[in-house]
Amino acid sequence: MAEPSTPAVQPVPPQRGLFQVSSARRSPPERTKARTQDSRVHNRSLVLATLYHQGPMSRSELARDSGLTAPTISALVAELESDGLVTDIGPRKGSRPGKPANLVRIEDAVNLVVLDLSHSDRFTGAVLDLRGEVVGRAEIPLGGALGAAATELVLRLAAELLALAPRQVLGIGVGSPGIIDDTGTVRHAAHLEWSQLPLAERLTERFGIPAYVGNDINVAALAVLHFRSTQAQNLMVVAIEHGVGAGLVVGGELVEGEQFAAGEIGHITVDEDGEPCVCGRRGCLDLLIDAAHLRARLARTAEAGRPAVRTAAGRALGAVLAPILSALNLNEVVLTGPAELVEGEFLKAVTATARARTLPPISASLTIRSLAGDADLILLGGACLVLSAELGVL
Amino acid sequence: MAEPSTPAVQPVPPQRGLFQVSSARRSPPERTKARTQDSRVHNRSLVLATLYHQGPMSRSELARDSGLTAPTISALVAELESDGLVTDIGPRKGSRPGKPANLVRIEDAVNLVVLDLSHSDRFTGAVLDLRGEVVGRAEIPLGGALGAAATELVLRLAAELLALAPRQVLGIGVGSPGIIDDTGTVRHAAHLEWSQLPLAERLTERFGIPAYVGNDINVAALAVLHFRSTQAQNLMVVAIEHGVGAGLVVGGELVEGEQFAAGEIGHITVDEDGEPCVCGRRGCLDLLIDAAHLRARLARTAEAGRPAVRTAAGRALGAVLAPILSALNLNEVVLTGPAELVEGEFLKAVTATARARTLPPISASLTIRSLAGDADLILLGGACLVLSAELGVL
DNA sequence: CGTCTTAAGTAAAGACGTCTTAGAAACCCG
DNA sequence: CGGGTTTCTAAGACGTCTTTACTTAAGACG
Repeated sequence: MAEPSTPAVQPVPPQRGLFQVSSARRSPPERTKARTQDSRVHNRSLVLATLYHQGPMSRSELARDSGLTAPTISALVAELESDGLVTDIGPRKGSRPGKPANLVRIEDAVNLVVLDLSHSDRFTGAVLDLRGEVVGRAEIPLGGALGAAATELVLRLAAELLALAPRQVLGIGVGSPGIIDDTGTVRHAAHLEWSQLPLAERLTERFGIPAYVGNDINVAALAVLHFRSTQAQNLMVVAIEHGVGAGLVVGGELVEGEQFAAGEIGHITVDEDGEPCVCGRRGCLDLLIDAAHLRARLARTAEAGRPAVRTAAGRALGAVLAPILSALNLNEVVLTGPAELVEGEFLKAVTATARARTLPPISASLTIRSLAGDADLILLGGACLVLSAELGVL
Repeated sequence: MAEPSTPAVQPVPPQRGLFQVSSARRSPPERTKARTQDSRVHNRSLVLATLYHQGPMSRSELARDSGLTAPTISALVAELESDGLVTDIGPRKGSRPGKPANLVRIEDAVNLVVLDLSHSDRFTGAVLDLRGEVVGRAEIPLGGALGAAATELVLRLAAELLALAPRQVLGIGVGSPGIIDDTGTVRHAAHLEWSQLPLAERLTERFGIPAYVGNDINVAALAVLHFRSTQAQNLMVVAIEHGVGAGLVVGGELVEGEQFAAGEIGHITVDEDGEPCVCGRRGCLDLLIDAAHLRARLARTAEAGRPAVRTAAGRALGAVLAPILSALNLNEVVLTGPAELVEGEFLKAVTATARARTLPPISASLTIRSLAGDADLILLGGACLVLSAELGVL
């Protein structure tokens, strides 16, 4: 009798971005029902994705391209326009028969805030537009902060970037070291002494903006897939800075692993009689190719012997890669880390060894290259998290 | 003017099973539009899958379980019932308050025909029901047939099995050696001298029944995933018979690879100074652990030395697995092949080596087991292909 | 033994989204 | 200037799910 016509309290999903499209792929193989309005959000992001990847086009072209009918496209575009995500930029230049088309373009009315927590001495971050172009940057020195203090620095840096963003922020994307589950909880990050830290939740709560957190190298693999790759749907990124890690994309999807620990290749045994490692074993890959270890090894080697050290390191990685590349039929490998270590003999040896140890079908189409100079890979990876979860655009 | 009201020729998709649900995942990253009726087929297979995995249940339970509303479920069940896929088996036994529920059960009104082309001397096949239970078997000796002659034998065997099937056949599933793309074309199969053979198409054309072809070990991995596994969404099957091959499931999905050659691990170099291999390299994994090679090696070794040979072979496989398991964070490995080779020292050495060469997070939850006795794995894998493409049930 | 409560299932109407059909607008071409 | 072409929108049809209300059937309870 209090509220006669109000239908009780609407059970609205708790946190949800303005334009959120996918429910961020929580937990693996759950079949979900399809309501009739799901097709709307699907088609909406189909239109958005088409515009995103192919640039401005007319409604008719969108219709042909997407398989939807013209009226539907018109309705979707109108909706996207009223959300401020696209604009009608008027008639196309040049003359053709028929009524001239009005082009529709993705509106850069939104920004992304992205964070890279992979460095050992500082956290860096940036404000990006939808294209991944940097609009602003900020960083914050870590100063040895650990645990909760480090978390506080993440929040501070995020706040700073949010203040910097000229437009509405669609979401926050973070690439962090450690093992991170699909809810954006850092299960374990040794360097930062984090454990079971629900970082995405913290960020979302604090700023009221959807946040997504992924492993730094994993999101770098996403960045390569979407921003730096040719056509490959299967690729691997290997980083040799601050420990050896990898990120894998298989069939266009990031590999998470059964315990969200995919890509942890640093402590694979390479030589059972090798040096002892902090992990308690001997001859780990990490001892041979991690930047710090490799630098130390180079430093205590005479000038003349250094190329051989680099080559030996590259061979070790190549030998580890060979089974992975073969098993997954993966053609594209990207190495990152300090350029002076990654490029040159090391890269050459990795490539040669991987080629020599795999069958022609694999080795022939294999590309191993360095993106060592690409400092923004992890930031772009954070953007990938946001763009796919919020706009379904990637 | 010929046909006034008929809307021209309807562009019906050419081949399509009676109840087909997914369009068989042709080519990877193609965004598709969502029509309103797509939700119908989705929800239909959601209901079917629930019944398939959880056994008979009432419409109300289906509604709670699926998140759909009761009226929708009623409508879907009615539709499935008129298709002969489910039956109402009357009220549940035992008494509870409220109106007694009528249970709905999947009807075994359909059969599957599955073929295993992996043996070198014969093709085997079976008729299965929806549960994967064998209803009938047949096989056909290969007699050295190659190329088109071997293809003809496949068709003969399929015809024989179709004649054997007591009920309507939902589809044909084939596990074949070689590299097979996502249209069911055998791109290359050395033993059978097949190349660019559109086997699925041939079968579909000949019998008018949807057919699916996959690599033998790959589909075996599907079989393990759906019929022999616990909960793992990431697993690997390694076969050491007739060459060394693997099938990988990552995130619940079969890994195909960029050139559909995923799992080809036989010619990874294990020992750069090893024996020469037919592939032109030296020290391939195949030379150490393939059944034929391993048997030969055992035969020319004195009784006392044989365990050491088995152990050495196991170690080699373990060393190859370690990088793969680490990179993918994979916990479950299944070995198949001749039981007397796979089990015992070999399996022990594989496990020990893989454990010793991976970090605790991986090695602790790692299970490596043998399904060497399980002769029907590839047949079941063929069933997986049909069940997921036609019913969306897996 | 009759009434209440609980649960299962169905029927009718409403909401949402796409498609079909039809038409208006704007341009080129001859 | 009229016909052809292309773009885009308007109105209604259709399919699918949901909401709401009702019927059916059993146990619980006094």
